[in-house]
Amino acid sequence: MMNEPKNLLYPQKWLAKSSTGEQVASELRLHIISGVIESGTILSENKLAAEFAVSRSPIRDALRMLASENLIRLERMGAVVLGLTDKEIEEIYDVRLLIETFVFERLLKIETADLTMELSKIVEMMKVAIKYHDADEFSYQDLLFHETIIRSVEHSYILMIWNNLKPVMEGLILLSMRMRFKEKYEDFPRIVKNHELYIEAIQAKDRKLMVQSLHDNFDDVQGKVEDLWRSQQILIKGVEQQND
Amino acid sequence: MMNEPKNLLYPQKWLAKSSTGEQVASELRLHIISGVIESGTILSENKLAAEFAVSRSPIRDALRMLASENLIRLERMGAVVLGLTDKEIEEIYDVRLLIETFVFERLLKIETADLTMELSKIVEMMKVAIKYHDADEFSYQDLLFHETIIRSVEHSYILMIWNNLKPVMEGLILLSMRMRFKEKYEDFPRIVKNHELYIEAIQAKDRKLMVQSLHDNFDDVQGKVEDLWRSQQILIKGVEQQND
DNA sequence: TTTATAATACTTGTATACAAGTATACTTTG
DNA sequence: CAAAGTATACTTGTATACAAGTATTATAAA
Repeated sequence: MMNEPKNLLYPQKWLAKSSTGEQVASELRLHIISGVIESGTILSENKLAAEFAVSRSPIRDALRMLASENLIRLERMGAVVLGLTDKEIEEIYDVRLLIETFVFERLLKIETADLTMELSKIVEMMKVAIKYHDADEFSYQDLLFHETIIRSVEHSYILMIWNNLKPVMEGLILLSMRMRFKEKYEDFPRIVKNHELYIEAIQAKDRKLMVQSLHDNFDDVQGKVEDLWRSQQILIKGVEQQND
Repeated sequence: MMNEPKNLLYPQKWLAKSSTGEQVASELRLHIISGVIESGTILSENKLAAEFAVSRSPIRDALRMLASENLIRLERMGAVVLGLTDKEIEEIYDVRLLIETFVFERLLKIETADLTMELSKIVEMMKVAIKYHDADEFSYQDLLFHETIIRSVEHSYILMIWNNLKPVMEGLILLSMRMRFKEKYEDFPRIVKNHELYIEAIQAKDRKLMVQSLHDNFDDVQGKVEDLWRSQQILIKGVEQQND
């Protein structure tokens, strides 16, 4: 059951109700995205089971998940870590742009008062998270913001795409925001502003404004992999200090 | 290891190298899509393990796969079958339209001679499959046609979406084509024509023609669920006769 | 020294065992 | 008869055992 884990990158409170497999996947995912586990590394079920002090069953679950996210490739002997190149990060945003513009087209045709109310609430939460320097909470609200928009159009296959993208997105945003809170705290007012613009775009049913704010939002999060790696180095040190 | 299975809807030769879990998933998937297993049914791991004469391990794998395809929902006790409504089938085609138009935009910018050559080969294969009334082979080539186009732009996350969509698409096309071979054989010249138009559109870099042929292609496959169910009834009878 | 072969130590896939938790049905008590 | 509580037969999640196959390494022969 994963006792006394070290180097925990993933917020523990997000793991509340999840199975051991999901917990392992969440932790491994961040290690891969941040570069702690390098691309090309071969992961063995047995070794991972030993490392995490669990049996192979949840490890297998975790590897399946990571494989479906394109972070690893399952092979006959061992799972090879693919990691995220800059190209792939751009591709993720291609897809987000694709689905969010699709969703926006749907939003043009329906009543959005409830939605914008909900989104405003989330933005308020983001402001609180900023005020208290809570990077994880901010990341959570950021993701929730976009997920709320996507869910509002009730399109099961668009939602499926989001769900497949979400874990990696979550990792990217988490690492990016943690870095920003430490080194670029001044960014946040602009990020909040962008989200408010997004809400305005929905209210005004203004395609151009929506795409604009979406692009700005991406630019904010789209830290290059090197930045994330640097961020991760800092975080590891933080964790080690905590453990002392 | 799944000995002596009955009511096999899924082409056995497609299962060549796949694990037991994938085999179970493939078979269950067709049963769900075709309606043999009704929406709302509660699937139990133990019962499925007994039915398929395998252990729970591959069953669990299979259920995970089907859950990621939105065909079932995993709950605390049992997995509830969601099935495919007409709305969801339309949503699948929304997504296909979304990704194939995205891919087409990329194709406009690159050399496509190799691709169209490959596609022409596939269309030839389709013609042979038609000639010999091989519905399964035709379905295979039809799927391969679109996958080849999608792969050609080398976009890992677009490919991820395709991979997530593919199993359900495969099921839909398989059932639809089997029905057509029995009842609407005259459809096939038009289907082939559409694919040839698609190739032309790529060669001519003609957006309009591409969307047109894509839509026509969808209309051809987009049989309503009731049709598939009817088709499946016929097929079951066929299998039973074979087993006599 | 090089090559071929055999032994060994890994790998994953599947089966089984066990533990923790949940719904159902029955029994007991009011 | 009704209601509450308990026993039982399920469920899934995790751990372990086993089997089949693969890569590596060591050994033996040319």
